[in-house]
Amino acid sequence: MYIKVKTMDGKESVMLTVSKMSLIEEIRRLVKDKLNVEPACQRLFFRGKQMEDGYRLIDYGININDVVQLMIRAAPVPNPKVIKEATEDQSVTDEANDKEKKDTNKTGDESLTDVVCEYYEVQDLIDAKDPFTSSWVEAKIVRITKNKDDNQLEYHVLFQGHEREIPLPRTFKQIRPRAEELCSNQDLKVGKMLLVNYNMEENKERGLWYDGKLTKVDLQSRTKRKITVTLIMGEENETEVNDCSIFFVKEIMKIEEVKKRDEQTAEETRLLKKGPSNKRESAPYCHHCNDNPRRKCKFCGCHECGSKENPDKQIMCDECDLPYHLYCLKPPLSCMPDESEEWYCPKCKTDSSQIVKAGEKLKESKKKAKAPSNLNKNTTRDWGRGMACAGRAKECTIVPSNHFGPIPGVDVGTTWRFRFQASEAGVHRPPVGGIHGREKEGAYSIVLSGGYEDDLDNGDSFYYTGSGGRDLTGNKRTAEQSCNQTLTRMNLALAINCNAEVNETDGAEAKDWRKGKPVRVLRKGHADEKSLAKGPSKGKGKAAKHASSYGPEIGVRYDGIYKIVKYWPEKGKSGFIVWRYFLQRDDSTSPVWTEEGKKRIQQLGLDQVIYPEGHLEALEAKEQEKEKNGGKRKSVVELLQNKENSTAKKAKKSGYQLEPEIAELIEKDVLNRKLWDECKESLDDTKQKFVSKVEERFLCICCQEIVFKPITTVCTHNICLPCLQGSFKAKVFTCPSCRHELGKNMAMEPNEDLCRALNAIFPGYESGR
DNA sequence: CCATGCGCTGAC
DNA sequence: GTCAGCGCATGG
Repeated sequence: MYIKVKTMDGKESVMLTVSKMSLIEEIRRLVKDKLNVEPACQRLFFRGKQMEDGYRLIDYGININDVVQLMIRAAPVPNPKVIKEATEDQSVTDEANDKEKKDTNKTGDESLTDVVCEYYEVQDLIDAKDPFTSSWVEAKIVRITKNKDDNQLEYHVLFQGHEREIPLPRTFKQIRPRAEELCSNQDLKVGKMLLVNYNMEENKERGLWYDGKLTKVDLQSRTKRKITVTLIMGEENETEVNDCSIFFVKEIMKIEEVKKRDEQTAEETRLLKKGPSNKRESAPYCHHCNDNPRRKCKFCGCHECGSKENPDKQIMCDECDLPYHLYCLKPPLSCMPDESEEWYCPKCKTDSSQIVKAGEKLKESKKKAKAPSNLNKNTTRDWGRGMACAGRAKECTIVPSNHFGPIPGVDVGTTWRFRFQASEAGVHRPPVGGIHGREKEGAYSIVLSGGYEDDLDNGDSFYYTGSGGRDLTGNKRTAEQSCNQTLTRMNLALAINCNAEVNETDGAEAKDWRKGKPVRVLRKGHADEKSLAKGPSKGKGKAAKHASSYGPEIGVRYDGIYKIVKYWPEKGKSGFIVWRYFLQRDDSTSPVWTEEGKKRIQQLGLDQVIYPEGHLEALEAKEQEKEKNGGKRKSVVELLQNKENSTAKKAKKSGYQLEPEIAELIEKDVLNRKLWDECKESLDDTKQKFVSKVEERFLCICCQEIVFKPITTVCTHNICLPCLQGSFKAKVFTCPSCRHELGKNMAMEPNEDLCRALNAIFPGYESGR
């Protein structure tokens, strides 16, 4: 499998071919090879966790195409004690240390005694380094003590705007008087250290406040300064991020000098007591509600009810950091668990044991300990590399998993390379099983893949064999038929779909087969990239024994809705009883093997197999590696592309164009013209690309799903009506996206035009809401 | 918790 | 060409 490693500034990015079992040390070696960063200078982060040597990618829950952030530190962090001695430019620190030594003599062995400091007093308003972001945040000193281990003074500070937090100890170097003065052009000299606002992810958006050393200054134009800095980060300033271009150039501030109290001017003392006259603006702590205290928010307020009330009754998940009211939990918690105890929210509970915080030791997960690969030590094969064992990266939430019928937004003829992608799309969820269903409800989808000798495929109808009756000991996923199948589990689920009373002994035939429950049917191909690239292998050839000629060459394809006409038990070719099913197509869309269907999928751009993001690039990289080592060979990807080109020429392939009906509906939604235009940029490609763009652009900021009964605001944002209604108690409505004031008596009329357009693109998506 | 399974790949 | 055997999602 492959992952991406990106530098913090987003300027460099490499694709690494790795295994889930790869050690972090190995990743560092690969990063060294590709980006030339010494392993000791690499800090690797995944989902906010720092990755430590000795662990494997799987320990951090990494999956295919995940992105690991690389922070480059200037040099390995030496022992803190050494820093103290080696620091020359911080004479104040030394003085402070001297002072501390004197204090030690006086106070003797008392450890956490409140002490007096020559520089600061309790209640002083200062800037302090936030250990989580290593940015400078406005804070207040609430206590000054001495650390018994190294005799350093500790300043306990409360960060402004985070009332819930307990005071945090900071060292002398981690606090300083608040910045007050804006820089004039004269102040902007290369080499100077200043306080700048910078956003690590999006450098044109508001971010946090960091120290930055000016590296490039361009004051040519009057209105726009161009400033580039090296950001100084980390608790001990040990990390540098080069070439950060500052967007908020008018807000660059001077760093205040640290002075003893008796050497301060009156103005400097005022600054410590009263704080600066203007508050500097940081990125909002919560992007979902922009920190509006009156607004309900499921991200910074209770994740169940959204309310920010009773912060003392809110518990934070130790994994995802989302807060929950004790009383909103199901079942509710009567009191706050002990500090030392870890607590995980319902969503994180299951896999919490696999995740570690930066620097923390990993807990051995039960699941992993029991995993066959862990028990069977005599195997040398590394299973973590391929797609065989890849998990899903996304999950379909447009409809629930027990949804019957088509998936809104997925067209007949859509073809994916791997089964797990069909799972991501919600069309067929199990990663291996051929039938998806429930014993009491029926079957939702099946895959025809030629694994059963008795199956016969006529396209419009086919015979299908149930599951079971195989000995799967030895951790197998399939095997020879070795005993009779029973009408239980998935076999029973399929039987329920048939429009007839369930009969466990003889089977049944539908009275009116069209009235049965719909089954989504997928067909699987038998080729892989190599056999495909090699050329005209004419159908199956050596591939899967019983593959259908109606199936795709490669990958797995959604072929539409079928119904169960009849089912019965039968002695199969193996000699054991198997349950057999006869299905008939009942779908208004013409199937892809007809001329009409072929035309259709071409128009929709569905004749291209959908690959997982980054997969083809990774394949190519692998080929190139091989080429370097061995003789020259045309890469599989190249061959594939050649083949595609030739078929394209033949068919004069055009990418997806909007169906006229949809285009017309979109045209009518004038309020959202800009958003639709952005979506239209994804045309000329596959329909899937367009659909996912629409999904992204019309996501409700509150519930993170496609907007339902959408209210289109004057500021052209779309929010679900229920979400908007649920989010206000204030007198004036504001837009949850941009805080634009919407007035006191907002008309709560859903945008019908948008409704119609979305319904055309995601037929029936509203029924799930 | 446990059992099930029409995938997928590298090793042989 | 054949085949052992893995993680993962799902239902029960």
